[in-house]
Amino acid sequence: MAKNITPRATDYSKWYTDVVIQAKMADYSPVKGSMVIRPNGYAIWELIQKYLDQMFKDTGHVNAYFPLLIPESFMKKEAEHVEGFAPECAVVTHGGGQELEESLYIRPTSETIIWSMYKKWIMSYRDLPILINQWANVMRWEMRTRLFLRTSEFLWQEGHTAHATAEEAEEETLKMLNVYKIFAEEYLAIPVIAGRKSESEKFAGAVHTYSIEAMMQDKKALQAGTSHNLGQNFAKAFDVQFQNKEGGRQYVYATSWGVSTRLIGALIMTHSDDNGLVLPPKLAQRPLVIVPIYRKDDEKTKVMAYADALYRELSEKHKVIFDDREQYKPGYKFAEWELQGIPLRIEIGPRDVENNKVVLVRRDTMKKDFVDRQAIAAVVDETLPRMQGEMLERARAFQKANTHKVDSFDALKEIVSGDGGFVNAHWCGDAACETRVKEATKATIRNIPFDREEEKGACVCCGKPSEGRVIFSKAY
RNA sequence: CGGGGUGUGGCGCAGCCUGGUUAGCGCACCUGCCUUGGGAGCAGGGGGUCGGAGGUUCAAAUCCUCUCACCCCGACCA
Repeated sequence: MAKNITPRATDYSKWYTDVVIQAKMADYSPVKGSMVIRPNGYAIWELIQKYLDQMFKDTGHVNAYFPLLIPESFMKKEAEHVEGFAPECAVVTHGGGQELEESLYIRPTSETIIWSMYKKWIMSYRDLPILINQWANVMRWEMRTRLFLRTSEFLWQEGHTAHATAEEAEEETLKMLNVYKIFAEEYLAIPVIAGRKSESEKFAGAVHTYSIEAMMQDKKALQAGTSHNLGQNFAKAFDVQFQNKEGGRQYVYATSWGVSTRLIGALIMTHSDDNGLVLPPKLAQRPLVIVPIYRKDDEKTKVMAYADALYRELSEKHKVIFDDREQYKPGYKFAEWELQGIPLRIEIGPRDVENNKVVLVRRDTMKKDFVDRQAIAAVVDETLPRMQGEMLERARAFQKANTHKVDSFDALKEIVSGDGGFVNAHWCGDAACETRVKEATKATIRNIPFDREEEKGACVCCGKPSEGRVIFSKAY
């Protein structure tokens, strides 16, 4: 039905790109690997920012801004960090026509520059905690990029906190992961599994990394957010110490956490269909469109008056699109707004005026309902939140249906290389087993879920004792 | 870095092998008419020197040499 969009069943990856481009969310830029976020895409990012920013502030955080450029020497202070990030950094070597004394890295993440500043700001336990977030762009020189999911430059927020004790840092790390989980589920309508990353998958420089993992419609996993307990690694690298109540000196404990424009990719791949984007109502800046339908002039007069009155009424509470363009026929408009994911469409034609009704169409189910004119405002107010909830439940059911308990290596391999999905399997904790699975199946351990059952078992790979199941899956 | 491929109006392509009128088609765009309950139709119109450089030739989008860019697969990353 939709022109120009490859069906999911034909080529999922192509479908994704088609939706992004056709719905005018993003476009390729002249620079390889970087994209332009167009108004339709940026509107989603603005809402993500709005909601998350409030959630950060409600949990005691404040915003600040640190510079884009980081001295090379800073990047090299934390051993694991430099090893993890140096290969994928862009580096500025010239400025003002001169070669620089010291090269400047375009931030791939801001731990180093921020901790160089925290050193100046933290003297005493009275200066702690520091709970700072920043909204920024970062750059990672990825070899293979995809719109929203992995671009060289991307937008994100990064929280960087400093604490007096290890316990407090761990508490903060988990608290923010939970904020992400709530945000993903209640706003993006994306069910996620929160858990701890294995050693090999954790952030370069972290003690523990936690993540939320979502399942896309092709049953692959997408890491949707991470929260890191950095321990004293960065405090030691940048020599950030404070004096405690007892007068002793000790290193500060750190956390960092972030989500990025990748969430827009997650949103698309979780809910959208072969007709284009499907947005959960909370992520739609404009949740409603009104399409008038008429043939003759006298019909037009009546329909437009009727539609305009409704437009005014609904506009009191919602941002409504009134599509009164003359050059397009209704069918074209339907297709266009479906492509762009507008949650609710109201069609008004002569018959509706006659019967004192309107036609209401939900984007997620495509179901059409005839609604009494008097009731429409109330029905809209009731439908939007219901749609939000049903989208989450539908995604949750899909995730559940494609998650499999497995107790042998062969069974794991069969699922991963066959139908796909999440595999719940025992793992002994040994990185060697993790690597073996990855090499045999391309699946990695997504995380060790917090809410996993207490269950003794045998590692699916080596047979040694395991404390519980972890999630294996192919991932983006 | 290895393998494969592509560069021709905004987008998608044909033409190239076998050089030869004014470089063609679909979509999009503009104007008018006509239409409007699932992406209408007709007529008219604007827009490209064929990625770049050099060469062969009376003549090059087409043949030759060099060069640049991008895409796909792999490796890498997630």
